[in-house]
Amino acid sequence: MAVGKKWVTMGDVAARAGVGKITVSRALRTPSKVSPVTLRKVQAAVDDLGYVLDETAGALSSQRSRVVGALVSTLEEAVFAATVRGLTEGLAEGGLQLMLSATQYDPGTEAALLPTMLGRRPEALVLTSDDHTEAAHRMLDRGGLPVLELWELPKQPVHAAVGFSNRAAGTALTRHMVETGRRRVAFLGLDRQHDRRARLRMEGYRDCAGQLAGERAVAVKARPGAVGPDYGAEGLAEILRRWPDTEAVVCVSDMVAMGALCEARRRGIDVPGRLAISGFGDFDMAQDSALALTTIHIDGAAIGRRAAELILAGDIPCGLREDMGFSLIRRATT
Amino acid sequence: MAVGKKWVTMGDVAARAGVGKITVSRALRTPSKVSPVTLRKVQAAVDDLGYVLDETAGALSSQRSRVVGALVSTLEEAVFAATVRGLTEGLAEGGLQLMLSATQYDPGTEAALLPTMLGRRPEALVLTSDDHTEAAHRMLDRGGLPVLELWELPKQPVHAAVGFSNRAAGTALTRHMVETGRRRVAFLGLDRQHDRRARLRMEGYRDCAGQLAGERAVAVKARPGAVGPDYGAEGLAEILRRWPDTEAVVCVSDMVAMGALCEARRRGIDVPGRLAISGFGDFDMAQDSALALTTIHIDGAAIGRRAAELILAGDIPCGLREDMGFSLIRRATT
DNA sequence: CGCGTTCATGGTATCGATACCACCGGGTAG
DNA sequence: CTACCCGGTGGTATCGATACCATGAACGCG
Repeated sequence: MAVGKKWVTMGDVAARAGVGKITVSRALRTPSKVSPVTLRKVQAAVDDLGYVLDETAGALSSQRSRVVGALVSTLEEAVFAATVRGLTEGLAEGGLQLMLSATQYDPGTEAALLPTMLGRRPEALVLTSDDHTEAAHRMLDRGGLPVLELWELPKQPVHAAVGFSNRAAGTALTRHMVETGRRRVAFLGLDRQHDRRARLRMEGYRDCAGQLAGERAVAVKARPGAVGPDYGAEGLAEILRRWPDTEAVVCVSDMVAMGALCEARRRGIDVPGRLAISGFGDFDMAQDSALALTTIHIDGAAIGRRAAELILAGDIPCGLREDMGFSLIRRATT
Repeated sequence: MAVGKKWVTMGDVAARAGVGKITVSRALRTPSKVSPVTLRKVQAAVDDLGYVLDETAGALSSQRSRVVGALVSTLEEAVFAATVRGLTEGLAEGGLQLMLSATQYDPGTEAALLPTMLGRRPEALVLTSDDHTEAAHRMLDRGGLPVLELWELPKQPVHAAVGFSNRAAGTALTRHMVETGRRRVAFLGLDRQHDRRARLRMEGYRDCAGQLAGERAVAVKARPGAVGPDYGAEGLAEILRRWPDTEAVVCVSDMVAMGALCEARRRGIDVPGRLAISGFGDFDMAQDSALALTTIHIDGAAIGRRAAELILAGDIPCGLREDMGFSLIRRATT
């Protein structure tokens, strides 16, 4: 790639349009403050030269980077992707851009990525985890910038949080089983590191203990190589071995539920007649007619949009915990 | 949020360490050029003050933003997510950060996002589409920065491309069917706007016409609300209605294949005995034992990593088309 | 008619880090 | 003994846009 000519600067545009640099700046940032005639001249010059405003310089002089940093747990799950989309779209309306990185669910990685983010002097920071190292906490406190935690509602947010209660969701599913006449309800989890959300859903299940005929909780150990549905199949097998009379299984995720459902069909068990199954997440396939899974739907995009709104409005109250709720979607498996 | 104290600057650190600003800069950017004693003093001051290098200022003075822009078609498909991960990780090793936006498969949106990206003066640009508006082409040409197109190998890349041939993949799958003794092979597509990749896979199928007993191609019209598997079920129904003696179905994607497979099982058709089915993409569930789908695997992360390598190496030859290939994974459905 | 006010515009200092050059002391080569 | 080099360091100009203040013209009002 040829190093080529340098970028066109605002000075070049100003010279061509026969106005001062500052007028060009105004024409591009706040067109209303420039007379229509001048505006046209400037725009013509901009088009001729193919000028694009240099935000790196703008950030320095205005002390506003127009960037928001986001550290998400992973990009490879649709839920977070939807949140990122909502966030991006919302911020774009306010002229803000998103700098994105993934922590791979690891607080250590999160802490390592923080300085890189802060180096860009973002106007706010968004995190999809509420599990931070001590070093991360120090950096966040010192940064003096708004920090939004998404997807969960920690008791003591670093600053503010937008999300929902995984625990309440676990309770809602379990209660749904009870309300549809099941009392021998099992919980099928998946043992993964750093997955406190899964744990919270199980606690939600436990909260219903009073209405159930004993606790029946199983967690399949995650192993590299195996995928979601396999765990579900395994897990259901174990549950039925330990408690053959189980009437309902609340699964920690849609993937696991799908595996359990396939296994049930393979064994010729009537779903939902003899066994009810529920998932969590409402992924694409859950609504498919071949699966038709009862599950919890989280509007990830809405969470992102709400976060963007708060950031654009500025002045986020400390300690804010905004519950965006969830919806239980009943389909054919319960 | 309190506006609070300003950010600590390099000058503050320098004063505290009793050295010049420039020495602080060197200590952080090129520690090897600073004596061990000084380095320790600087690092102590940095830790005390919680200083984080200001990249917005650094970008301006060094004329290197240390940012790479990426416009991906969507974040809500795992394949691109993997590419983004590979790209991010690869670039991080060279101290570069990724600015990410999604075009939602729309060339118009891509063109609209370009100026925002270019405003950050990225050192390179990565696109996952090879379909650009004329305006976009102009901006890319003028930008004078390396442009990498991923995931497809256009005949005439804007600058350079890293990907694989969707057409060859379509051919490989069709040939696989022929080689395993099937001659009445159908292609099941999905009609979506702007999805030229799907079209290329179908062309790959057509390229095998000589070895097949006539062309049998069906494309289900995409409708909002329905999801992948439903289309597959519908499509298979149509294929079997029009050509009841079909022996194999090459599906445009794993989702569609999964739907077709479920439909086949529902009808009691023996897979792969009487009907073979293949997908494309090797998504999570394809390897699951309940599905065990024959499909094409694309190493999205590798594409991202390779792109990062090229960017870090600099000096990307114009017209480079790097074929990362694909692998046909035979499982239980063929 | 003069004064205050608003609108459109420009000049200059400034943001924070880095490029470039200068400098200094001590070692080696001639 | 001088000349040169080199690792380590600092001063100053600079990157490109914007904040801030100043200016001048047009306008309304008493």
